[in-house]
Amino acid sequence: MDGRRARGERRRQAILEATLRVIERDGVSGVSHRSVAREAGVPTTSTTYYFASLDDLLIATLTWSADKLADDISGLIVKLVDAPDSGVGEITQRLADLVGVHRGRTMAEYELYLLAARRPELKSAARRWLDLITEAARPYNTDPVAFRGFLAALDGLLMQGLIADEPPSVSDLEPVVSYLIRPQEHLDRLRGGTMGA
Amino acid sequence: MDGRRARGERRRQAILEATLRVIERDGVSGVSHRSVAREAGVPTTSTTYYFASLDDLLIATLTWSADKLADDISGLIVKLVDAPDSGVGEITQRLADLVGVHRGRTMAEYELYLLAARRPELKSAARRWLDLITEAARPYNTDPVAFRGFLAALDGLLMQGLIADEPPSVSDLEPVVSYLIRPQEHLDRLRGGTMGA
DNA sequence: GAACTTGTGGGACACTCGTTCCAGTAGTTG
DNA sequence: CAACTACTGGAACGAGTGTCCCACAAGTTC
Repeated sequence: MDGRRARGERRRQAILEATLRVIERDGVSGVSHRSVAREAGVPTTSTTYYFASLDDLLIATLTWSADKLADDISGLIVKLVDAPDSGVGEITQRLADLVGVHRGRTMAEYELYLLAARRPELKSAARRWLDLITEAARPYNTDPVAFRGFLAALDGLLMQGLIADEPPSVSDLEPVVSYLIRPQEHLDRLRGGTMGA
Repeated sequence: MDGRRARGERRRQAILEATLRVIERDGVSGVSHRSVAREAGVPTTSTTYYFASLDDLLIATLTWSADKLADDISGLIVKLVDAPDSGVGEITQRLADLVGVHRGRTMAEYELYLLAARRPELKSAARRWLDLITEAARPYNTDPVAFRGFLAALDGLLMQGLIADEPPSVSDLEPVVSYLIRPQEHLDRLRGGTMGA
């Protein structure tokens, strides 16, 4: 075991983490070799030593971050599919956190989305959490159409939560999430049948 | 009437349009005084003459673009609320266009979203189409919760459409849109009741 | 016509950027 | 110890940046 390589790996990781912090704070446009190096407390050349180009650094950071998030989410989803009733509350709470406490993190995630729209090599990383959730839900025989609508709505609620004057609270989100997960009960309550739109 | 001012106003508008083209092509990060000037075919100093700073230029472009889109959309929505049946097809077609032919435009719109998440002065512009649609739907007494879910899902379908390997087609989108607009009929068809997730 | 306002556009300054070069250090292997 | 490898970090180059300055042209008003 080479001690040099071990320390190098640690520094590489520190650079990734610093990059994510910069993205959360200033957005992708705030990322430069120098800004990341400053954030990580390393000389400018370190960032070029470990990542051939700025693009490499960005891609490495965003895929790593997406992986982290996907792992983070998968447990939640299993719980939701298993026990929808308690799941609604947990999903709602998580959404509120994502547009509140972890706002910066969520913005970073959507910067990845947008970057992926222009760079094919990032697409699979951006879709990571979607794929993971879809996979987790497959054995439960969920209605695929409703499920796709549900996932789309999650993304929309987050994006719209980011541009609200203040982050939506749990009680703001709860009705919508509950409707999305158990639409039938909501519709029964209305005795309507269609949403009219 | 001052001929100088009129020509100036036209040039200002040309700069806005050039900026939007640059954003559609290269993203917000591709916008600089020089790149916009080149695109518009005007000298570099024109862009600083009409817009005090690059930030002003960006904000002016994005609010103008958002207004244009909102106007564009409002007609569609009225039709949808009036006649849901034919509306499904039109909405679906429009969505397919937005992730297909008008992909660049849609990406520009979501760059605005993300920028707005970091700059309060852009928030109202970013929410413009949401507000407009909500307003248009109000007199029809639409169930607000389902409607919010619907709008969120639209955003999500677009974003997810942007990061798909190939843009979703009309037939990909139709079932989901149809479900979102008339969930009861979809659920009846399943004879299930809940989506199970 | 002269005095003015409005728009034009070339040039330049100070700065940040990505990236490369390269001499030096610390750790590993023989 | 010597040869080698992995990493460090200062310095610099060329390119692009935002923004300001200023001489000038064109249109308007008196």
